[in-house]
Amino acid sequence: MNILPQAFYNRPTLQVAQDLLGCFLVRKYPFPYEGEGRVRLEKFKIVETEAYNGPNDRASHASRGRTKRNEVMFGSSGIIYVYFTYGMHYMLNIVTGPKDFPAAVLIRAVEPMKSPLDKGGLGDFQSNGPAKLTKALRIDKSFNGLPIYIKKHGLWIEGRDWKLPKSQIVKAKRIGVDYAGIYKDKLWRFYIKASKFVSKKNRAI
DNA sequence: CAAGAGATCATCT
DNA sequence: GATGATCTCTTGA
Repeated sequence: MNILPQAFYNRPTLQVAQDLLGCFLVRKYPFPYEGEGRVRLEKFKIVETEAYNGPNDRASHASRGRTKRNEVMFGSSGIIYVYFTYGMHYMLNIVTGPKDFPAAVLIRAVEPMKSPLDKGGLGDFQSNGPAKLTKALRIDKSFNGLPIYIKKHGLWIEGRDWKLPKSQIVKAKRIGVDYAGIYKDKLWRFYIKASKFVSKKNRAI
């Protein structure tokens, strides 16, 4: 298991967002239904990401300065940023770049590695959208501020040992950021061309 | 298929 | 007091 180290995230956001495609988001959590003390280990391939890149990016929470909500974006890289929105949804981000440069990668869609036939597993849930995947993986605000580069908190990312050809990476406009001026047209959303698990609004380029 | 509305509330102004 | 890094359902062409 090659867990991605903190240094992986301490690079330009646009680079990290693309390099995360094809890597594996892993979730480990107690699953008492299988017996006392049992845990489940679920693995998902990351197939879609978005970059939120610095203080000038008007689509980013960080564009209006530091607040209580977005302060982890200003911290060191490899830290989980989870926020709550639309009164019901959690969004999973990983902070990137150096300290005091507010940037993060939003994980928008993952592909379950588990058999859909495995009833009771996370594979039974839809994970092709940023809110759907946090629901499927049981990720909420309690993860906000925790490091993703250690296994301790039951959520980490493992690298891939194969190369993802550049031709397989699609660059597209980010979703739901029409208010962001010229930044709404930045091609800062990335997804794996061949994946059937990309979020639904994947066609706009 | 596309467009619009409703859900629902923490966070920000 | 307004809004949103979303999703699902309904309506209508």
